[in-house]
Amino acid sequence: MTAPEIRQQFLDFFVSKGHHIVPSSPIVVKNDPTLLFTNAGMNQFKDYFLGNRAPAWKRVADTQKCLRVSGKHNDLEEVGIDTYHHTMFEMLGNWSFGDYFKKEAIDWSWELLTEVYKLPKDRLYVTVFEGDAKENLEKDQEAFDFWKQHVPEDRILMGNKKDNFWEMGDTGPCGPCSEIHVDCRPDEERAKVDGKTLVNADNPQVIEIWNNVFMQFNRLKDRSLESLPAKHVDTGMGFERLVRVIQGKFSNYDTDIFSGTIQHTEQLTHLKYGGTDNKQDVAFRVIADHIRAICFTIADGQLPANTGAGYVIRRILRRAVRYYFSFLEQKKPLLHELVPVLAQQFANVFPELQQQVDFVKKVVFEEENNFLRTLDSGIRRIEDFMGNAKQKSIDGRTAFELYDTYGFPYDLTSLIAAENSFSVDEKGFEAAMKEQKDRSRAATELDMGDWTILDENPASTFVGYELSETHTSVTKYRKIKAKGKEQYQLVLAQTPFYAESGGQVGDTGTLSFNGESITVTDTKKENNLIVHFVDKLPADVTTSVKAEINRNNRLNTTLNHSATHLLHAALRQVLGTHVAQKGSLVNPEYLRFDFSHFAKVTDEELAQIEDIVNEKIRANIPVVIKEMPKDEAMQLGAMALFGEKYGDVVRVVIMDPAYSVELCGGTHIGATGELGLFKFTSEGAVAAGVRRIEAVTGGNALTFVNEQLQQLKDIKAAIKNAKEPVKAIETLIQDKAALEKQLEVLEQEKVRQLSASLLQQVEQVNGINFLGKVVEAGSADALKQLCFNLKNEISNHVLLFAANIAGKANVALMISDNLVAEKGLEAPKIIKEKIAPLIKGGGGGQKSFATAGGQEAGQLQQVIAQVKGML
RNA sequence: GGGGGAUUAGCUCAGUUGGCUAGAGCGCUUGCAUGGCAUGCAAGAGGUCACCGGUUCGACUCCGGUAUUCUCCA
Repeated sequence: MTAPEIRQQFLDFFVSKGHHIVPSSPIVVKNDPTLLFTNAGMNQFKDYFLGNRAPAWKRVADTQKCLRVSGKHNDLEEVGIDTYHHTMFEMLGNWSFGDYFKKEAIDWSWELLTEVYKLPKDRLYVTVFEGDAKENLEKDQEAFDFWKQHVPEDRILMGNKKDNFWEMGDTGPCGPCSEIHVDCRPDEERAKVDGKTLVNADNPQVIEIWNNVFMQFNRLKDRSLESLPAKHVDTGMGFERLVRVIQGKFSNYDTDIFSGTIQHTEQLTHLKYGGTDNKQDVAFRVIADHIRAICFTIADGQLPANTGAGYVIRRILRRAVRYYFSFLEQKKPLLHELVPVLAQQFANVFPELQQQVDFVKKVVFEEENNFLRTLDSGIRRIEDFMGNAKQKSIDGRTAFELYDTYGFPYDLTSLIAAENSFSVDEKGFEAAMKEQKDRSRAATELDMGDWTILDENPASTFVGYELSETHTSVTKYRKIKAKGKEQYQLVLAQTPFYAESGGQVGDTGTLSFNGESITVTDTKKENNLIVHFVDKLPADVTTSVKAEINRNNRLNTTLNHSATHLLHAALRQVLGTHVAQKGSLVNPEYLRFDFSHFAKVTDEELAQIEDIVNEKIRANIPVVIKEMPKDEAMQLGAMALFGEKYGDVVRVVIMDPAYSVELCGGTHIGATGELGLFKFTSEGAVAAGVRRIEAVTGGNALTFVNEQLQQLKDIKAAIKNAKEPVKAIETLIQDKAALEKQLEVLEQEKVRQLSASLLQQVEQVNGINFLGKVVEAGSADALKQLCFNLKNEISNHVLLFAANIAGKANVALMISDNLVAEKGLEAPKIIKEKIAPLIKGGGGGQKSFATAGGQEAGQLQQVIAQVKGML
C-alpha cells in the first residue's frame, strides 16, 4: 500500500463513520502567544474544547501538518540520528466534540488498524490510564473494558499520569488517554524478549502509533478537576510511523514518503544512501526530513528570519546545509533542487507548495547561499585563528564567539579543530552559551497574572464593523508586567475595538467607567479573545463601561485597508497572478504590502499600478461585504491567502466582482471614492523574491503630494526659478566638478612654486641637506604635501616644515632613508623628544616621516633651530 | 525583546598600541601583444573610510548616539 493510499483510507474510513473531513490548518500559528507552530492535530480545535466557539460539525477528521523542534524527544539536533523522529510530520486524527466517546473511538481505531490496514493483532499493545491517588483519579476502567473486547488482557498495559493523562495546558480540558503501540521486531527477537516490556521504553522498533485522548475533565486554577458536561475525543496518529509499519520497513525513511527526496539527493550528490548510522546516511535523513519542514512553512507564508518562527525555519535549513556541507561533500546549494520533487509529491494533499513552487525554491536557494557564505567566512576566521595560535587549542570564548557573532556552528569548529589536531574547550563554550541564554531569558521575563473573572461567559463579541462605541461590561482582566512596566489586559462582553489581525493594527481609544476615562493603548487577539491593553485599572471595574474607539485613527486605517485591496488586485493585473501577499501592515499613517515577485517593479509598472488604483477610486465603486460559505466565495474567485486559516463561513470583501474579491476580516469604507487619492511612497526588496510597497491614501496622500510640491518649489527657488530646473542642476554639478578640478591643478601649481623656491634655500649641515622653514599653510596635509614633493628633488635630506594653523602648531619632518639607516636618525624620536615639548603637544609617525602638533604656536623658529642644532 | 559583530574603491576584503600621501584581488577604461578567442603586459580612472557628536595637537583607528545589516539567544 502506498503512502497516499494509506492516507486516503484513513480519511475514507472516518467519512464512513459520519465524520467531516477538514483541511489541515496552516503550520505557522497566528494569534496564539503560546505557540509558534502547529504541534498537534487538535490545535485548530482548541476553541471548541475551551467553549469559546461552537463546533460546526460534531465529528471531524483530517491530516494535519505539524512541526516540533523542541521537547524531550524532539530536539532538533536529534532528528535524522534515529529513524523515526521528525521536525515536520503529518498527524492523522479524528475528533468527537461532545458526540461519541470511548467505546466508538476504541472500536474504530481497532477496526481501522486490523481490518483496513491489516496489522497483525498480536503485534499490537494498548495502554490505559492506571489512575492517580494524589489527583484522586481512578483507573480508566471504561477504556480497559472496551479494549478487552478486542485485545487479550496481557497486552493491555497500565500507564501512569505522565504517559496516559493528557493536559492541554496548566488549566482547561484534559483527560485520560489510551495509546496503541506496535512491535515491529522480527519474530526471533520477539520470542526472546516480550514486546510488552519494551512499550514506552524508547525502543526504535516498538513504537507508539496512535493516541486516543478522552477529554472528560476541566482543570481549574486551584489544580482541582471537575467533570465536563460535554465529553470529547481527540486522537492523533503519526502518519510517517503508520506508513512505515504498514509497509513493513525498518525506518520511516525507507517508506515512499521519503524515498523520492532521498533518491533525488543521491542523484545530486552521486552518493548512495545506506540506511546506516554513519554520518553520511544521517545527512541523507536530515536533508529528507528538513526539506519538508522548510518547504511547508515557507509555503504557509513564514520566511526565514532572525526572530521568532522565521528563526526556527532558518535554523532547520542551516542544519541541513551543515550536514550536506560536512558529510556529503556538497559546497553548493542543494536543498532548493528538492523543492519541486516535494511539491510534486504533495500536490494533491497540500497543494499550497505546488502553487508556489518557484517562489519557495528561490527563497531556499538564497537562504542556502547566504549560509554557505557565512560558513566560508567562518572557515577563514577559524583558520586564521589556528594560524596565529600559540597552543594547539581553541578556547571556549573563541569557539563561542565564532558561533554567537559569526554564526559558525560549534560542531564544525570542533570538526575542523580535530582535522588540525587542535582541541576545543567545550566546557568553556557551554558556559558562555548558558550565560547568553540566561541573559535573554531575564530580559524577556513576562509576568502574567491570573485572569480575574467577573463574568463566567467568556464569549466576547466584536461589534466594531457597525459601531464605534458601545455600552458594555468587563468580563475579565489581568495584570501583566514586562520589563518593570505594569499593564492591564481587559476583555469586554462587547467591543467596538478591532484587534490586530490581517495586518490591520488594533484600535486605540477610551473606556469610560462612571466618568473615569481609561486609555486603550492597543488591542490584540489571543485566539478568539479580544484583549484591550490599558495602563491602569479604573476605580471600579465592575460598573458598566462606555467603550469608544479613536474614530479618526480608525477611519484612516480603514482607508488604508481598502486601498490595500485595490493595490493587491492592481498588482496581479499588471505583474501577473504569481503575486501573492507575503505580509501586510495597515495603520492610520500608511500601508505596507509585501508580495512575491522576482524582479524590481519598474517605474513604468509602478505608474501603471498607481493609475489603476486611482481609476478605481474615481469610479467610486461601492464596497460590498458579505458572509457566505467558503466554497461559494471561492467560486466567486475570491483571493485567499496562503497560511491563513479560514472558517467554513467567510467574510468576503468585494470591490467590483470583476476587480477585487478578497476574504478579509478587516474594516472597510463604503465606497472607493472615500479614498480620495492613492500615492506610492516607496518600493524595494525585503527578502529573496519578496518586494515591498509602501503607500498612502486620503489626507495623508494629499499631504505627501503637497510636501513633494513644496520641495520642488524650494528647489526651483534655490536655483533662481530656472526654466528647466533639472538641466540647471545638472549644469551646476558639472560646473562644480570642473571647477574643483581646476582648483586642484592650481593648488598643485602653487605647491610646486613654493617647492621650487624652497629648493633654493637648502643648507648644508654636517654633510646633510637640511631644509627647515616656517611656512604659511592651510592644513597639516599641506605640510605633508611639501615634504613628499621635495623628497625626490633633494637626496640625503632632512626636511622640516612648521606652520601656525588656526593658532596651533603643526610640524612635519622627513628624513631620507639612507640617513635613517646610516646615522640612526628617526623622525618619530626627534618629533617626540625635541619638538613636541616645545609646542606642548605630541606626535609620531614612521621612521622617515613623522608629524607633530601642539597648542603652542609661538615657538616654531626654535623648533627649526633645535633640529638644525642636533644634526 | 536581549547580547555580540560589521559598515573602507563597482564587488570581495586588508588596514597590527591614534601620526604610513588609505591599500590588495577581481571588475572597469585606455594602450600594447597574439591571425581570432581564452589570455598576457602596461598605464589609468574610481574613496564624504555609513551618518552625527565627543576626546585629542592630530581620528579610518578611541568614546557616545543614529541608521543599515549579519549573527546568537529568548
